[in-house]
Amino acid sequence: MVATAGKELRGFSRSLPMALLRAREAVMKKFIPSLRENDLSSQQWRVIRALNEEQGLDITELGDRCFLLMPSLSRIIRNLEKRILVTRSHSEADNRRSVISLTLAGEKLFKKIAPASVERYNLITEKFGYGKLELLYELLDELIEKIDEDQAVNTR
Amino acid sequence: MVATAGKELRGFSRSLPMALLRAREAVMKKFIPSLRENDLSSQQWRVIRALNEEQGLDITELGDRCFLLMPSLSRIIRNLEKRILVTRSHSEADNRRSVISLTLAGEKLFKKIAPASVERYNLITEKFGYGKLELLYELLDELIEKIDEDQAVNTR
DNA sequence: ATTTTATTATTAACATGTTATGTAAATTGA
DNA sequence: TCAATTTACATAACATGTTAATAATAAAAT
Repeated sequence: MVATAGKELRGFSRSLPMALLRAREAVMKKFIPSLRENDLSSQQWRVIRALNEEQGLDITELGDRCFLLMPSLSRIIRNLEKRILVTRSHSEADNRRSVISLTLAGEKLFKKIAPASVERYNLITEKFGYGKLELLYELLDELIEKIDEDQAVNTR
Repeated sequence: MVATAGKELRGFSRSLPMALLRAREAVMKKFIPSLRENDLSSQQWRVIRALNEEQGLDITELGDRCFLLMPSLSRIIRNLEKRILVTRSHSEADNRRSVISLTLAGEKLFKKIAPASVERYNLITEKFGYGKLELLYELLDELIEKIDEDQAVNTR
């Protein structure tokens, strides 16, 4: 039987936002335990990963890359700073900017956790299938693209 | 060029959890404004939708259907109760259970908001394509299924 | 019948999501 | 130059996410 597309709200536990939320939660369930063992939230881990890819990012850039809003990021960095996993310095060129970097302890923690994350990701890829996973990425990207271009039209 | 599957962590702003998060946020951006106009969070709206589909659910069942944890749900219901959008009564058969229903005001609010949600969902379906959307649902379901069956194995 | 265990729900405590507001520094424009 | 605007960041306030602890009731076990 075909879903009730275009007529009424989908049986709501199968709505698009819910389907995306469930999928995300299912995936995260695989990654979170190894983070919790190291007292990291998934958001804190995102920040550490971003800084591992490139040191010395300002908070706005970090927010873009980690998909975090600035108020959250502000608190997260304060927390990581307290635990001496990151350091904050001030931009010479622009005194508004904070520049964030991993400390040695932060880099060490990244290296400790990363292998387990890679392993779990590979396990998902294997179970689900590489081709399907790539297809899923493409569909998600296209969905975002289509919605955002629509957004642009409605925002004029 | 092919992604770095099976070697290291994906360029992390393109990781699977991030892709799912971004997609969900993109979708929600279309629905949230009409909810905010009526002072509802997306979670509160989920509860109202679930109760519109079936009245008199207990909190555990509501949590399953809305994909909310009980502590969140506890607060959400307290809030909606205060605004007289839902009512709580007690199960005769089991004194531990609260039974939640929409009030008339709650039903009225649902009827007020639902059309706009349907419209926005149809717009997304149209933009993205019905076939692709169905394919996306299937992939997400299958992803969850594969991950959860793996979870079962690891939990033994 | 009484102890034990499981279930339902709440509360506490802390991190994050989200909107609004504030502040300082940079940029733009007249 | 200097007033107006924009940008980068922080804080406030409240809702939610998440784990742990607690209380009350129900069900199971002995």
